[in-house]
Amino acid sequence: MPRAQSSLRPRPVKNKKRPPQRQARGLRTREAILARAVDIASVEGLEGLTVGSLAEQLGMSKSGLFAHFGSKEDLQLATVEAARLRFIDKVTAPAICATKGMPRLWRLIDFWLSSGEKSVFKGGCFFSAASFEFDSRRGPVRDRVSAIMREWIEAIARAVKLAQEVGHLDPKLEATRLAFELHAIAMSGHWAHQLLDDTKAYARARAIALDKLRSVATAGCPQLP
Amino acid sequence: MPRAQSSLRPRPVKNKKRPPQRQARGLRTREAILARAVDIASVEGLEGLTVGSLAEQLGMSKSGLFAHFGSKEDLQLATVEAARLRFIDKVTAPAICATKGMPRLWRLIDFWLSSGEKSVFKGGCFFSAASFEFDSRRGPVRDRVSAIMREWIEAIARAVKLAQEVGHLDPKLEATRLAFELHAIAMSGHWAHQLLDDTKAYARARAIALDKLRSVATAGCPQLP
DNA sequence: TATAAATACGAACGTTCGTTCTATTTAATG
DNA sequence: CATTAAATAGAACGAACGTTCGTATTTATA
Repeated sequence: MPRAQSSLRPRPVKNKKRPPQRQARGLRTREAILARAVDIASVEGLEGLTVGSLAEQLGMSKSGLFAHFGSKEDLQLATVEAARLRFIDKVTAPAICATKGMPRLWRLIDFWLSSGEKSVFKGGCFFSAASFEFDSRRGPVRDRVSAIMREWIEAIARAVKLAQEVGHLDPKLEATRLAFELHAIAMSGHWAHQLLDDTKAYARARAIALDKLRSVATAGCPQLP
Repeated sequence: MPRAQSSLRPRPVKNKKRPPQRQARGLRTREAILARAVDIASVEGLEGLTVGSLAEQLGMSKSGLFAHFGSKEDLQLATVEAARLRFIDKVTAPAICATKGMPRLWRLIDFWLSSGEKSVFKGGCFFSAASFEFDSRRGPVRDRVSAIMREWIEAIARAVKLAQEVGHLDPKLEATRLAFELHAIAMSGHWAHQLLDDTKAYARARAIALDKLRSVATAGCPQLP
């Protein structure tokens, strides 16, 4: 017998547990929590991130911490957002400051690699790890990670197109393809550095990316490093 | 006070729990377990792989399954070995059958990409996932994954060198660098296919790898696809 | 200073984790 | 067929998991 769907209850909205409106103090705590969560997740993965160990490292109670999020999945989503902001702050935004064209394009790659050298994330590039952790799962976390990575590679592609428009790059190039190549080389730089302990990984990735860019640069392109 | 190390006990070897010498039946079960374990781990990760769900999927008891391995870490290590054998069986070995030089080199990359298309691992390339899951951890599992990935990229580099020796490739090339590039492009192919659901990911990776190879091929190189 | 809301805590929930026993079933060997 | 060892099952362990609840503490506002 089909269970009758109760229909007259006024807006039984889907939220399991809605945290209260946060004020200044609550937001500060939340930020501190997420800063830790990003670093833990970059090492242990977003699934390896646990409420207990996170609370312990911050010297607060599990329940006190948990009150900031309605569920573990919410914590994961918030952690992904915090990681995204850190990435923008340390990579994307500084690169956008560079002049349009080849300088900006190069800096996107260069600063991404630098973020690995400077340990912007404790356990290596957060999003490379999250990419492969969630690439064969389902649900909102995977969807968000996927969307952010699309956003990232499209940012590179946009920089390529701009470099074409200002005459630094061969206009006949397929922008998304060059973006793919640059992305691949940089991600593999992270991979070789982090997994293989290859001390020359970043230098090699830079050299390859620079060679690639030089090979498609026009005569009017400003000098690369 | 330093704890006296008991010294007269005959070989108190380090094993926590040594499984008995396995016979035919036991080995068959073990293989079945590991085949499942590889697929689960390729989706959920090696840490997400749990004894309980693995036993359930195989219709056997946790304890019966666990008796085949001394610990979860042993299970993870055995799973990594099983994945390595599957990778060799489906990628490396078939590629080695090709004639020395450019054909073999190309097939290493081509078959690696094919393994993604054919879902050799249920959740996308096992080792790309394991790489980023363990790249900032410590312990035997990370060491093994790292060693296998070194082995893999060195196999590509060896194919490059051989292609140089037989005159298919410019002998002035730095072999490890070209290997790094090819590896990067292919791994990113897996990434774009699996995370971004980019249906053209493998085609693009192949096109880029082929262009790269053509650009460094000699006149005497046999025709590429 | 009283009041209400936001924030944090402590204790406990049921579940699942890896792991360890002991007992039973299965297969090989004499 | 009896014996023995290998193979699996069953029950249980303490620890940690995500989560809930009632209560205390803090902070802002009246």
